[in-house]
Formats: sequence, C-alpha cells, structure tokens
Amino acid sequence: MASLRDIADEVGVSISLVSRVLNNRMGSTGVRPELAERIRASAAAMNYLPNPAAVALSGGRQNVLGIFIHRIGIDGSGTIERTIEGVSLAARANHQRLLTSFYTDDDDFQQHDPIIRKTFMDGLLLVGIRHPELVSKLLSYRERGLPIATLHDEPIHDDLPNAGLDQIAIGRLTTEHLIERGCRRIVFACVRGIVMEQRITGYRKALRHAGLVDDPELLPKVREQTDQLHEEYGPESGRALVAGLLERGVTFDGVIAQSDAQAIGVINELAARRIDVPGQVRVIGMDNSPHCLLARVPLSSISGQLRERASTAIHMLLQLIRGEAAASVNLQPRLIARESTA
Amino acid sequence: MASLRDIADEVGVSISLVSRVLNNRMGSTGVRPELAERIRASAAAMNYLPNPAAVALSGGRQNVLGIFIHRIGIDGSGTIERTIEGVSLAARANHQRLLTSFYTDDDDFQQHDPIIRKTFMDGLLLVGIRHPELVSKLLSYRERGLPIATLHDEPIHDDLPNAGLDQIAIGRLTTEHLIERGCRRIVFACVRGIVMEQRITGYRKALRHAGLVDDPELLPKVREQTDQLHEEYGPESGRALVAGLLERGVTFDGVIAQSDAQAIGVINELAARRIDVPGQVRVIGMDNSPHCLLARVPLSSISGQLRERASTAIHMLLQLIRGEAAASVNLQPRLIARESTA
DNA sequence: TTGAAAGCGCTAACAC
DNA sequence: GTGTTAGCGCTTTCAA
Repeated sequence: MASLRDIADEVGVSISLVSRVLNNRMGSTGVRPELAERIRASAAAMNYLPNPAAVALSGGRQNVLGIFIHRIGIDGSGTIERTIEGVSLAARANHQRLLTSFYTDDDDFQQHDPIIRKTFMDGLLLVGIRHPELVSKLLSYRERGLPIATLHDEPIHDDLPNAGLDQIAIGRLTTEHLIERGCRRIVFACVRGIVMEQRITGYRKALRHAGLVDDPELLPKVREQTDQLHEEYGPESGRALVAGLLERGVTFDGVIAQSDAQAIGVINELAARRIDVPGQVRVIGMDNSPHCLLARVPLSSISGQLRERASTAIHMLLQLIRGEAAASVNLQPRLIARESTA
Repeated sequence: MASLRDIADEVGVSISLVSRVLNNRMGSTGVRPELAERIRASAAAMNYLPNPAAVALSGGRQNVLGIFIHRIGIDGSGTIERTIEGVSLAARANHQRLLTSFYTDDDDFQQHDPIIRKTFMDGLLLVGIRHPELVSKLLSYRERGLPIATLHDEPIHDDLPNAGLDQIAIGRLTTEHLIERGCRRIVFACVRGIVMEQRITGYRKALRHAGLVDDPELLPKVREQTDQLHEEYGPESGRALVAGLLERGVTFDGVIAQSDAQAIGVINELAARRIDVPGQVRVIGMDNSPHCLLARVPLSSISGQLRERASTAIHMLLQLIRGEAAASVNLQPRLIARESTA
C-alpha cells in the first residue's frame, strides 16, 4: 500500500509536490516536466492509489454515492436488478463507489438518517416508489449540503431532479401499436397511482388520432381488495380484469396491461375461455420483463429503459455534486413487439 | 456535524477520554460513572456520529464490505434481487456499509483490482458464478490481509469459506416429492456445471430408497448449441428436452427441471402436445422464482434460500474480519409444492 | 482517573 | 519551481 510519502522518498521530492502533480493541481506555477514524469512513473510503478479515507478526511470528495432503493416493480419484473446494475455500471464508469441500501417504507428510511450525511456520501440517489412523506426530510438533507437526485416514475419535488420516463408516450405508443395491428376496441387497464392519468392521456391521444371512439367501458379499473401494490399489478389482477369485462358484456380486441404479470394473467384467462391471442385479442404488457419470453404466447411489452435512466440519474447526481444545476428529464420508452400482438 | 472535540469542549474533558468512553475502550482502568454519563448524554444531544473517514484513517475498521456480484440465475429468476436484498439487510443489521459492484467475467473483475484493498473495504464477498481462474488472485488478496467469503453454489477453494446449498438434497427432495405424488418414471434434466453430479446423486438416492429403477434414458442431457449458460437453463431448453424425449419414445410421468424457466418450457411443450400437467406428467422447477406463479399451471419448485444464505455469508465474512475462523456451510433447500405436481 | 501528543495519508495555504 | 506547515477527526500509547 504505497503512499505519497513512499513516492516522495523515492523521487526525492516533497509529499505536497507529489500530491499536486498526481492531482494536476499546479495552480498558476509549473513543475519541471521531467520531474513530473519521474513522479508519475514512480506512482505507477508502486501501484499507487490514494487512500480514500485520507482524501475524504482532508476535505475532499469521498467518491461515494448513496443509493437507497425502495422495492419497485413487481417480483420478478427484474426492475431492481436492472436498475442496480445500471447504477452500478454508471458509477463505476465515473469512478464512484456505491453505498447501497434497501428500505421498505418511510419509517424504515428514517432509520438510515444517521448515515445520510456528507461524511458518509457525496450525494444520494433515491430509487423506486416515491414517498411524498419524505420530501421535507429530503429537503432538509439538501439544505445541509447533500445533493439528492431521484429515479422515480415522477419527480417528487421541483428541487429534486428526477430521471423519469415519458408516461404519456407509454400510453400512446402501446395504443398506436395495437391500432396498427388492426385493433379497434382497446382495453386500457387502470390501476391506482400517479402516472395513470398521463398514460391514459397518451392512450386517448392515439385513439383520437386514429379516429377511434373513447369508450369509458374500455377503461376498467383494476381494484384488488388489498393495499399491496404488488397485487394490483399481479397476474390475478389480469384474470379478474378479463372476467369482469366479459361479465359486463364488453367487447374488445386489444388489451393494454399495466405490467407484464398482469398481461400474462389476461392471456391465461383468455386462454381458459378459449379466446385466442393474438387471433381474437391482442395483448401487450409493460416493463419488458423476462416474463415476456415465458408466457404461453411471447408477450409484447414496452421497456422502461432502466439502465439508461440509471445512468442518467447518476450523471445528474454528479452534476449536482459538482455544484452544477440539474433538471428532471423523461426518457422515451421503447416498444418491443412479440407474438402476443402479431 | 458534531465531532469529539465539540463534546470534549462541552463536557470539559479531553478528546481522548471522550473517545474511550464512547467506544467502551477503558482498558483496565475506569471513568467516574457520572462523567461517563455526561459524555454520553452530550454525544446523544449533539447527535454525534464518528466521521467514518477519520476512523478508517486512524487505523480502525471501515465498516465497509465489498460485495462483488456476477450475474447469477437466469434473467428474471429474481436471484440477484433477493441476494442483494438479503446481503443489504444483513449488512445493515451489523452496521456495515456495502460497496456494491457487478462484474461480467474475470477480465472485468480484474478491472476492480485497484479498489480491492484494505483501504477501501474490510472484507470482500463474492456472489454468483464461480470463476476458478480467479482463485490465485483471490488468494493473493487474502495474503495481503483482506478477508474473503463467497456466495457460490460450490466453494471455490478450501480457504475461501462459502455459503452454499445442499445440492444432494435438491436432487433428493424433488425426486421424493414426485415419487410421493405417484410418479414412477421421473426425468431429471442434466445441464452442465459442477453441481449436477451431486443433484443426480440425490435423485438416485431417492429412487433407490423407493425401489425404483434408475433408467439412463431418464437422465437426458440438455445441450444447447450456445455457450450462454442462460440459454441452457432457459425455456427453450425445456421445450427441446420434451421434444427429444418423445422423439426417442421415452415414457415418463414426472420431470425435474434445473430452473423454473426450463420447467415452464417443459410445461408449454407438453401443453402444445396436449399432454396434461399435472394429470399425465408432473413437473417441478428450481429457484422458486416469481415465474412459478405466472406459469399456466402454478409451478412447484425448490427454494435456494437466498436471503438466508446472504445473511450467513455476511456473518462468515464478519467472523473472518474479526480474525475468527469460518468454514463453508450448505443450507438446506425448501420445497414449495404447487399445482404442477398436485 | 484523566490528559497530552503522535500519527494515520492527504490537501492546500503560504513561504522560500 | 519546490518545500514547509497546519489541519481534517479519530485512536492509542504514554505520562501525569
């Protein structure tokens, strides 16, 4: 574990000179190029790497980003997996270490309070479900100088930049896709949550543009008894949706589900009733999860671009840390067509 | 950001005393209880928390564990997700911060070489697929004093303790389960990899115990052209398996797949051939992934106990860090029966 | 029972 | 151009 002192001794110069050379912090003055070269060579030869604790202690950056994750997406959608991987890669590319932690709710988040400080991390990235109850807490961290960015569906506050997804485009693209494939009566499943309105806006836009009617019957509410978000997006919700529609005598030739699991529930229920997918009804899901390939009919879906969003979020956070401004952005989703909408 | 000096000033004692009191490092001597109390009270009031960089720099622990993850399990099996979550919870419970990173192969792992040092972490936990090529590298880190534990299917080296799974039990329990449900000719899919032999041992044990014949035809090799492990465990491998068996005229009434995705491929192919599951053939998967509930017939499976293994691995690593010995262990898998083996 | 002082490895202001 | 010095916040010996 070579230190600056080792290099200084070997080259025969002072520690501070070595530090300045290796950090390119020469201010207005210079170094003799050949000396600088010898210093760099020695550092390389000794496999020198700054002691992060010492750097941090002497007032510098830590090069540590705190990543706090709330379980997102339903089990198996791969959402967390891809997000973490994306964050991890982006952090590595920017020479940042990651301090990862999971939390389940706002109470649990508060437990982390002690370590949410400048002494533990340079900035904080919140991932997953928004917790509006946390806003004041978060703003107080920010007041104390800790930069914060989020990776949520929607920004949680104007001052906390977010890497989101264009929710209107999700509604529009999925609907356009089904229209293109010949659907005329397209069901758009409605779950609870802040993004639904925008998705429906996109849905309606596409309908209007194609000159199709916007029948309220085609906007059925998915209402599981439970409060578990997870179940509202699960396969059972899809089965119930189909059952409800058919019971009410609603006719339809396309279904846009709010998750892949829900879409698979839809497909399974249709199959149980001998309704062919995609022959009689086309079905599309959301998330482009690994489930898509395991469904009895490979499932079309729309991708949340999680790796890209993760990378974007990291860049935003780094901007904030550098003292630059950063604004929320919404990435564009990408539609992946498979057999279920063929 | 209160420091020891702030507390010392307020109480009117020296910094070193405060340090010793708060760390309970009084050696053989003592403090006046009431003084200790005042120090502790002051620390609490000031919301004091040690500066981790300073602690690390002055030679103490960092309370940072490096977690290096190789993508494991097939996409969507939730393996990584559960593992990370388990590791994260266990680390938090033990007041350890987590330094997470992903790697894709041994070359990529080497890229991390610079930060695999005592100055960045107290210990290293390797998660995912074993890379035997890395053993010498890992041992060299260990020589330099960095404790290492692994969370692999199999230990990678005698000196690197591993939190594994009883692979014989996997073979035995799945087979016993199918026998119990009345199966007499049970197919056991054979993929490549180090654990297969043990799983087959378990399979044979169960057969023998039930007095069933061990027909080599029932041990078909899954051999995708590709080198992608991922495909060897994917749904297509399951479809191909069934197709191959039927082509060869092999009769069977049970199938044990090596992953849930493979099992779903098996079920889908059987369905395509109008063979009823579980009526004519019972099928069981492995991993107890979220896929199980999305299959057209809810899939029985066997759980890899990832959260428990993660916790075990963290404890092992902490033992090593404390200078204690730690030995590899194998946890017991747990069978979850669902409709596909009813 | 308590305090003083050195040192962990680094940065940055200032002096030469 | 380069070196000296102080200091970041803590732990730990040693002295009182």
